Amino acid sequence: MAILSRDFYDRDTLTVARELLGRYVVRVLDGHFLAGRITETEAYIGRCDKACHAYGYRRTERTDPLFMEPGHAYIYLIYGIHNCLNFVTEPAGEPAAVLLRAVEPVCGEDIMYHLRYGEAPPSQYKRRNLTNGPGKVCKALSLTRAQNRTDLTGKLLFLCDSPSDFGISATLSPETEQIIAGPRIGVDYAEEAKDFLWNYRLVREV
DNA sequence: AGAACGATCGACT
DNA sequence: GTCGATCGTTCTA
Repeated sequence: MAILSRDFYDRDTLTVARELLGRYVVRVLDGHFLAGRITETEAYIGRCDKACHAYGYRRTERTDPLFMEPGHAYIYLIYGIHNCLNFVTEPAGEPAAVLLRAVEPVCGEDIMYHLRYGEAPPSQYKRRNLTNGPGKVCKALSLTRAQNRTDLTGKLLFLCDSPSDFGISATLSPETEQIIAGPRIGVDYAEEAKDFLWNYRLVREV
């Protein structure tokens, strides 16, 4: 298993956020592999970023996971309803993380579908709506604050380079894609930090 | 003890 | 495009 090691996360957060694009997030649930190809991320850096929960090294019960060793999960509840998954980056004591905003389902899509919609699925299923938002990703991967502080170098929740690392043998056709940097979503309150181009998307070239 | 607010989503016009 | 849901976290007093 080529699970990404702690060294991968122990770097500049913007670099990690970009390099996560095209890699895979894997959640092991009841022995099943749920996996998605990462297509959108955002960086948050407490040292200098008013949009970060730990701006100015603010350390509370909620933000404490951001101060852990790199390579842990930070999961918090937003708007009283949705969970958001982050990957802690940079050396311990530097509160920073990458928010996972979107993936493309590649393994266990039927289970993700059930986790997302339960007994009331939409009348017409649009695959692209399954995991194209941070709250949706957590719902589809069955992640809540119960998984907060999870070690990403373990076997329950991790990131990896290749689909073969979680049992997908089909070779994906090479795709021409580029990274688009833009402003982050939903941080208009964050003064100068709202204009930081720390949102990264993987976009097919036309 | 109480108030304000949010790294979103889905329903609706 | 707008808008309400919903509740934990944080800050103030």
